[in-house]
Amino acid sequence: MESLFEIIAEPNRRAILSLLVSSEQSVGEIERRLRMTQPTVSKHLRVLRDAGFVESTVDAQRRLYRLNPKPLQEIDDWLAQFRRFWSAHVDALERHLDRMNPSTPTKSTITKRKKETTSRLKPRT
Amino acid sequence: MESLFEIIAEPNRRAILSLLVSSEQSVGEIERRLRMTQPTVSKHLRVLRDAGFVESTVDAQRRLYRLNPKPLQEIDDWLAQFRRFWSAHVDALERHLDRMNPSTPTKSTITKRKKETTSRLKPRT
DNA sequence: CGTGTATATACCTTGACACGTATATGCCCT
DNA sequence: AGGGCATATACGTGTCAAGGTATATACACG
Repeated sequence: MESLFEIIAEPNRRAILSLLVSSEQSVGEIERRLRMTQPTVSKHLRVLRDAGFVESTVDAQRRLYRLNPKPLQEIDDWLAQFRRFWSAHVDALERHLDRMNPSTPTKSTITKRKKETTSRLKPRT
Repeated sequence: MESLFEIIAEPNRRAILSLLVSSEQSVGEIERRLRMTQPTVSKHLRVLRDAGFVESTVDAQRRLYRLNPKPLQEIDDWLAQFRRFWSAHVDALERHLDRMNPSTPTKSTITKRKKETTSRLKPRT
């Protein structure tokens, strides 16, 4: 489990992180709210903690887990290099239209002799 | 390959995306610059294209791939929920937590009997 | 102390995916 | 038409991670 990106690739882990946004939670609370088995929760929390996404506090037999934003911030930093692709060129209106209708022609309908091949090639049989 | 997060969990795919930030590239260019074998590049590009991270244009025998920011934007949107943890000042965060969960210990509610255990438990052997 | 509760870990199985090699497809040029 | 280049896909293989079941550890309380 090397990179931060692999950590958040797991849906359950993302769910845990989202849950912890509101407030710190015990393992049992996470287990109940996310409908996961206890060992699964513990194991994911272990991974999250080792990667620095969460920190834990002991409260009697319980462990309270809370968010630690730093790794998420690093991911945010990685995303920064792409941010100009939607914050600089495209204005908010266009973005909205693109979101509603993916085939909205913005500025990409220019290259003439090049054929769009985002669609699949035909099967060879 | 369900989620966008799994797509960017792969280091080579992230490298490809980063490379495409500068300009569109052919498969061969990516292959050379990132020192990957050609089938590997093609397969990653296939995944990226299916997920909408890139689009391709045919230019003779070559395919030129360019970035499509939309999926990255979605990831950015997911990160938004955590952004207040590092962009907002502590006061606002504390107030929010107090509203969500009155029992959240902030600077009232002194945590007396809780021990920090971000460190590992000692092995039982 | 012994029992119940809360959490962590061990072990096993299974499935997914990344890579390499080999091959297919498609296009250009002479 | 045929050869060569650029790219895509098929197939086999190894690795790794996620989940389940069982068990270990730790704490509280009678």
